[in-house]
Amino acid sequence: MAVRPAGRRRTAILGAAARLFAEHGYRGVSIDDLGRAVGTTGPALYRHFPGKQALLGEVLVDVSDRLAGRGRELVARAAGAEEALDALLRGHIAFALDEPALITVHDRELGNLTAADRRRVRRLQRGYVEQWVGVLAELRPGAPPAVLRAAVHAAFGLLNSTPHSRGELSRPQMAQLLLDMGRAALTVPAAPPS
Amino acid sequence: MAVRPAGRRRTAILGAAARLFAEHGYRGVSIDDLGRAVGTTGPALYRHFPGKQALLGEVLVDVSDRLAGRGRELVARAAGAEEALDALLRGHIAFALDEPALITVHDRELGNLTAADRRRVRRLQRGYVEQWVGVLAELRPGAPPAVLRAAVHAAFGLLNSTPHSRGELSRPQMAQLLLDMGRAALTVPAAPPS
DNA sequence: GAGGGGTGTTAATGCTCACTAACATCTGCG
DNA sequence: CGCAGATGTTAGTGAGCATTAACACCCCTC
Repeated sequence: MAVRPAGRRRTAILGAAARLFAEHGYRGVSIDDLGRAVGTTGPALYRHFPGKQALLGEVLVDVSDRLAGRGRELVARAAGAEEALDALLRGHIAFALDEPALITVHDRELGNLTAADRRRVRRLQRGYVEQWVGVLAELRPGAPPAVLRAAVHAAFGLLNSTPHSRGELSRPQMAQLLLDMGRAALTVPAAPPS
Repeated sequence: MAVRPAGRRRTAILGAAARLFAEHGYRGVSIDDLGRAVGTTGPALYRHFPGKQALLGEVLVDVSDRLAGRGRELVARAAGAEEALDALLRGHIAFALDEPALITVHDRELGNLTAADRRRVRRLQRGYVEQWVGVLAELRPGAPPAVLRAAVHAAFGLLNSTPHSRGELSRPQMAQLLLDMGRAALTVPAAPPS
């Protein structure tokens, strides 16, 4: 095949894995499927990865790492809490729209990881959530942290729903809609009595 | 076993299937797992259902049917659009909190259905979404239907995130939080220029 | 031009799993 | 009683699949 740049095949495999895992689920994708998707046979994968589970692990650790890193960066760069929340929302929305497969795998396949990988991913996710919670705590000083954490998780559910409901909207329309909805949901005033 | 009421075992199997499919995914649950969960061996299931896929089909059609039916009923009973939206939100939230397994399976396992079952479930889901869209159209007369549909799907993502992020909140706290966030997200005014 | 690392192929191997067969048990009914 | 239907059980059976073995090729370097 004579592909020069080291790791081209590797990254192709990771991309195919993310796409196929998102579409059919980890257990619904075979090694042969993965090989076929990158133009080889199944067992060729073992030249690049120790096994199927390691593949999933790499995908999940990578996306968690990117999200957490980006989150930290955006918050650090922002002038105030309001601006930081906006940046987090825009960043997450862009990610969800650009990489729907990664977002899907990220919140469905945690259970198929090695215990060690699961720990790593969980730690990264927790860090990312805490970025959001920290920003929200400034905007809603009265709210208890447990409420803010739950609110952030719910907002992720909203933002991550994109891959399952693309619909007829253009990308900018969808981005704007999610931004408005996410901001409204997260900055809703403290619960009035029902 | 001498269980009197016809269908006790049947409903027990369906309950176990929903729970196990939610936890491990359709493909991560074996017939033996299902049998064990209801106190029999695996093959005993075939006395009650033609196969594993039929089991999933029954679970998904049933939950879709209940949601759609409940939605129609709530909207019909409500006095106005505002009240109808509130009823839909409360109904959906109660369902998500009472039956997290059903909600989880409902939006993850569509791909493992028979083509016929998938059609039925899709039709029911569409009907449910249209209830929401109809109500929203009254509250936001200017908005195009495609936007409202996308907004409803996004709101479902928010409400259905419950099972994955129960956290430390009590049930009433979580219900109130989701109600506030959902209402805020759905009634946000038309997008201002960013 | 010989050797070696990197990458690929086809053919096992051994396990899991959905589903079926053959046989048991119980319960109610004539 | 005696039988029938409903419901279980244990042993196949055959397919799919992750992983490994054994072997081939290419390219780079000495």
